[in-house]
Amino acid sequence: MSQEMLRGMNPQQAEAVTTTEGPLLIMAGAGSGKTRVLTHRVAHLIKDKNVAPWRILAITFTNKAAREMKERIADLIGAEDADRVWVSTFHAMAVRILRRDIDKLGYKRDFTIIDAGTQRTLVKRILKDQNVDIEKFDLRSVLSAISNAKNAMETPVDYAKTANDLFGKIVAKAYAAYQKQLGLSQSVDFDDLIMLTIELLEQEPEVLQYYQDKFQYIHVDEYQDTNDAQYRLIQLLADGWKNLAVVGDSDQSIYGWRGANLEIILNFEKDYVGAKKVLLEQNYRSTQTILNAANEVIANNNGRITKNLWTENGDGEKITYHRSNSDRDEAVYILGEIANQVKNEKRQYRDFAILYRTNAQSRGIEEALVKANIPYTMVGGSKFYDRKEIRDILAYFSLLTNPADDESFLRVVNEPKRGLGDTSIIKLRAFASEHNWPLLEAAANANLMNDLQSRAQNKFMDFAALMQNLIQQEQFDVSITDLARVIYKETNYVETLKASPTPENENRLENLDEFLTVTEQFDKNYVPDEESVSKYVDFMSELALVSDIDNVDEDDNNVTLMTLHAAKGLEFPVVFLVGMEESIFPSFRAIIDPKQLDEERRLAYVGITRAKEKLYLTNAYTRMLYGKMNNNMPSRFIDEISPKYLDLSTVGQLDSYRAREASLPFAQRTQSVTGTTFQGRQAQPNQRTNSSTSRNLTSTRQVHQAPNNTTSDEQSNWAVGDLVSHKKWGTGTVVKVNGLGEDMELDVAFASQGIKRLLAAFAPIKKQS
DNA sequence: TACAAAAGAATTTTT
DNA sequence: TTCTTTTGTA
Repeated sequence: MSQEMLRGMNPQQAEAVTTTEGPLLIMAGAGSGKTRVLTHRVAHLIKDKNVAPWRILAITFTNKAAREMKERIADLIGAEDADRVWVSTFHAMAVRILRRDIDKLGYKRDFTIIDAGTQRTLVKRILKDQNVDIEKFDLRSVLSAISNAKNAMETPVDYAKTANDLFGKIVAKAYAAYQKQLGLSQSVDFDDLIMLTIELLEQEPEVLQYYQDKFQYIHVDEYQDTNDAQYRLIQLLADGWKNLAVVGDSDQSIYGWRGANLEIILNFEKDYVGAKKVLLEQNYRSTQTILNAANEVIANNNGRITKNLWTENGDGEKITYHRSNSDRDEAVYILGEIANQVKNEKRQYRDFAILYRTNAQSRGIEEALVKANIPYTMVGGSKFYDRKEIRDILAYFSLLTNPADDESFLRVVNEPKRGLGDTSIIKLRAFASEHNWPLLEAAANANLMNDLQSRAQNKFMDFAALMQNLIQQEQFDVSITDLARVIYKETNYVETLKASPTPENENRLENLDEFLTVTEQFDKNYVPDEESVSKYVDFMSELALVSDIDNVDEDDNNVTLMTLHAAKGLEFPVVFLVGMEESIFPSFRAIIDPKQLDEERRLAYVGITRAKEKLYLTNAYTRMLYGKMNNNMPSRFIDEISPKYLDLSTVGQLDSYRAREASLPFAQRTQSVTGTTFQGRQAQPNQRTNSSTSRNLTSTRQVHQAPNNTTSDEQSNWAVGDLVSHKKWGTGTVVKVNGLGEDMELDVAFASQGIKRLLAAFAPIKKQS
């Protein structure tokens, strides 16, 4: 045994690395070095145990994690061996398995993977076709019902058997039609990737045999976030050698809404008799203060396995809690701290992460960062591959590799405009289903349609000919980049954009250029693996499975903005958890459901434990969200941390902080608020105690409801007909008064602006007599 | 059929 | 608020 693999490891880590045979459960607390354990374990198998690299499988949660793990294995044993280890996500692994053998299930090997957006459009169309009232049956609940069915490995037929109520029956019908359409267009969705792989392994003994034999050692990271289907898949694969090592932390399970089943990790020892369990409790990442806070918060969860994270790092700084007047001020506070630490404490921008519960929260922070000239990278939000022009081009690609792909056909047949509107397309769809043809084939035979004008027939046939022409390009094995260029040109896509050079179109053209760098990258690095069907198909699969987090470049010296979910597995010297407010975090949806609330708390645990040296918790009295003002109480998760770990000095400074805003009419109100800040809260244990059950959570606004008499009469008593003088817009007339108190909104008719809706408390207005 | 205007919806997290 | 979808008109 080479000691090299164990250098610097604690006894538990070493045990996890060297326990190679049989089932192994590694319960790894946050920051306990689990990636290190996994990579060293793989290296140990190859170097010390002479296991062939291709006999090792390692499943990660994201592509980025897979890439990093591969790199780290390569650092240990060299790239040549590391490249032969299967390190991938569940979905990427499923694609590889299916590309090889999916024809046994009646699909073609060059099947298309559809994204969530396409899935949505398709189900929506199906519901419409079936005359289902989308008002009554929310599209999203239908989608998630279908997804749940797939995760439970229920076919449409299975599902129909158990569906009793109206909603169930509607889903059953939609699910059946959806699967049928997917089959016709040779497409699979994300859930299918897993479900079909299971089906393949269960139905085809020799395929199962092949993989069971091949994968002698299996590793699954983030095991707490596996769902039932993934569990089954692993079970099938591991049944051969039974050398299954899973790593996870039940306190970091945050994907329950996506079907992740916490029971799976909790039951591991029952499922795999004789399993060995290793606990990694020493944390190498954070200060003791941060860990204490994390431990305190998570201790409020029900039915968890208690564990005790500890560290040899010192106590470090206290956690700063800061409550601002508004979300805007919150952002200003954050960037002030960042600017200050960069200037005075030799921090770099890349040391900071700002984590929020929902993507919608990012906007205000982003704007503030731009104004302060602080460089940042935002993960998630609007994605490059979600842009219309990119998806259009990808739909062309998809239609080329899979001419049966009706979804893509519908997307691009009239994009750019070819004079093929709804009416013609409805007729074509009827014609296609009559002959059981894909739409492209129907279009090629449009001359046989007798209910369509010959003008439209010709247009369809022209389009089919164009696609035929492009498909031939593929046969010349041109590069992806060249094919993209041909598509840009031959479809007139670029030309059409250039013809009307609006700023929007210019931006689209830039994005299309940007897309070419993606294709160039792919062309440069492409190496087919043994399951490859064609490089075009591989290109499409790769794009279907990438996510935003995969493209984060740590070398940039930028502040990172992302959701808490996206932050899983990452660490930063300084972390801001922002929007720590009831009904934001925890989310209003979770507040009423104990199970969901536990998951929110795990999310808080994940967030807190991302911080290495310094943690900030921030929130705001008023927050603009989706165009509405909100007043939320501080998050209960803040209450769950002992004050002794918190630095509340800036809460105390709030008054002086606010003094700067004294010019606002709002300022008078803030004085009455001071009594109910953090300190005020502690003085009233009845109102906010540490028992998370007995709290009145609905009264989020009583905390600082401004007594009307503290605001001047002028600002609280508005009536229709009042004359208003506005700083910028001059004189206007109140035409409507909405709401009360600080939320009062006025519709004011200005001669110069027309009718504007203003917040009485905020707008720079005065009553004119 | 295509575009502009107006109305409406949706706001949790993503492989 | 912002994005998407529907509606109405040329």
